[in-house]
Amino acid sequence: MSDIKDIIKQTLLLGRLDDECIRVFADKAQRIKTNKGQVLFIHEDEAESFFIVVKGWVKLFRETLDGTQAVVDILTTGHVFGETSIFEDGLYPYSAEVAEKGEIVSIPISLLKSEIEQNPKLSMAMLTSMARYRKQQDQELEHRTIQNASQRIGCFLLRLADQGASGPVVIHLPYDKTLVASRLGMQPETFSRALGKLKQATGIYVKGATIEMDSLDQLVNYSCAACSSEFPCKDIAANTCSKDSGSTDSGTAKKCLNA
Amino acid sequence: MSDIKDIIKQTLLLGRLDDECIRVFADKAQRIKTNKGQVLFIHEDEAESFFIVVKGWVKLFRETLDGTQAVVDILTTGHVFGETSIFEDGLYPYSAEVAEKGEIVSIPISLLKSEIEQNPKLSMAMLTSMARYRKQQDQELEHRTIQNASQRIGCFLLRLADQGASGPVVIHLPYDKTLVASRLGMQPETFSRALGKLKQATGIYVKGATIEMDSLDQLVNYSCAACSSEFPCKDIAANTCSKDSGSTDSGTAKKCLNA
DNA sequence: CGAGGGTTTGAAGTGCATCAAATAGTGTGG
DNA sequence: CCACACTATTTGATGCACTTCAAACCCTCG
Repeated sequence: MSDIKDIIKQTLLLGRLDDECIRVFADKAQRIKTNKGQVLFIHEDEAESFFIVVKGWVKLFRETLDGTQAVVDILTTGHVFGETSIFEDGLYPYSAEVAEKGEIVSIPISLLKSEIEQNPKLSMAMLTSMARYRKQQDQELEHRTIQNASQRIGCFLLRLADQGASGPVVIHLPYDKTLVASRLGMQPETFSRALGKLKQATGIYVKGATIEMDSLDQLVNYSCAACSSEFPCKDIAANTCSKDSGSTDSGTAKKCLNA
Repeated sequence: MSDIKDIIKQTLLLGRLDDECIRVFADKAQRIKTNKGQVLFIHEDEAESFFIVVKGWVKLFRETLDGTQAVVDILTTGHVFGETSIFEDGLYPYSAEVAEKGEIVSIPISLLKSEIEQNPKLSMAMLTSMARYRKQQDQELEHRTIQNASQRIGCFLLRLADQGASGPVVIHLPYDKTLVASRLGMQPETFSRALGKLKQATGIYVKGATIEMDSLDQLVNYSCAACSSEFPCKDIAANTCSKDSGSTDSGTAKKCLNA
């Protein structure tokens, strides 16, 4: 069982703080086992905590009165959520539900709020993490506008893949096709059919949640034509703390002790 | 002719800084007249400046190689753009073009970058402004997922209106219908037809760019049903510095000297 | 083995896009 | 002040993409 501190160090938001500061968060943190379907909080609830995913998947979404829902994001290990409530009058800007059982860490939002006002390093980290999120959302919006269902699937697959690879590639869908569909803003049926079309158009091989292909080229041709970014678009694994993190090369917050 | 300092004070990003700090920005700022169609910068250009709209309208967008474009946002007086390039490896994350002639102020991005690392008040302001933008984008994505064309138009109108009004209301479209259409992610033809449908469904009266109705109720009924937010959703006039600004009630950055 | 959820397939409908053309509106020069 | 040129907007006709509803299939797990 990894230490809470190690978990915190995996996040983009808190990972680069000094050990001392991390301990402050770790001390108030709480580990929670999660089960599929469990609702963690509801859109516009008063926010008491923010969370880190340790294991499993968490779905963020909003829904209308009649139950129609729009998936905001689907997160896993190292991702942080609920933290932006401090800029939303203390209310959660979406609902959160466990999509696949696992574990999360909960930390009082009040702590984040007070720390962020005192610790410039933290507010810079929050900026970096919001900037990354923003970039991701901008791209998502663009894709919804410009790409059709099959292209969005192709793009999604490319973002799962190692974009450096030049030979054959195997990709595993990280969660239910139904969930992928909602993540991409389409119906499960549409997903199924669109994947079929993608298969035909690019010659990828699909077996359950596993997808194989001779190279990424076909996919790139098919999907990236309808995108404003050039191919190796190495998608920002939103919110986790990885080697290159697109921070302001300020030198301010550079040490990241991650796995 | 208003002073550059006054213009800066209208922005959410820089409006709350102390006079001294504002002067630092004002000193390096440059006023530029803009004409319709003028391209201010291109997606992924090296960012040298960020901008404030003084007058007129500026369209932010991205486009694919074949010219298909996705409008990111359309900005006017007091709005800031290009500033997030500091978190994007120094590249602009979208293209910017003048949609209606006016004036902008340009400020070296390097100045923002250095100031933001030194001035916690500024980094908090940047956080606030990014949070607000994020909220807006989240909502946009939700609307694209859940609302149909007519509902999106209705919602757009509601956000233009004084949501407190209880009696008759008159709304003016701020720019071309074609531009509104693109802002809402639809074709001009679709916009025209969808507006017709909206007219029928809600009894609003449309004459050119002017829209009148007995009360907002009809519109609220029609559009807000397909939205996760409750009605008086007083949309954050993104990026401008208004009375209530959804900042962390930190007390840190509270004085706003706006018009 | 059977239940239940995930996934696929079929058939039909809806909404938006597209192409083409008419109409309204705006600004210009005569 | 009018006619022309040009642009914005509307309207019509048609097609495609995605959704919806219904049912079958498949797979996993108790």
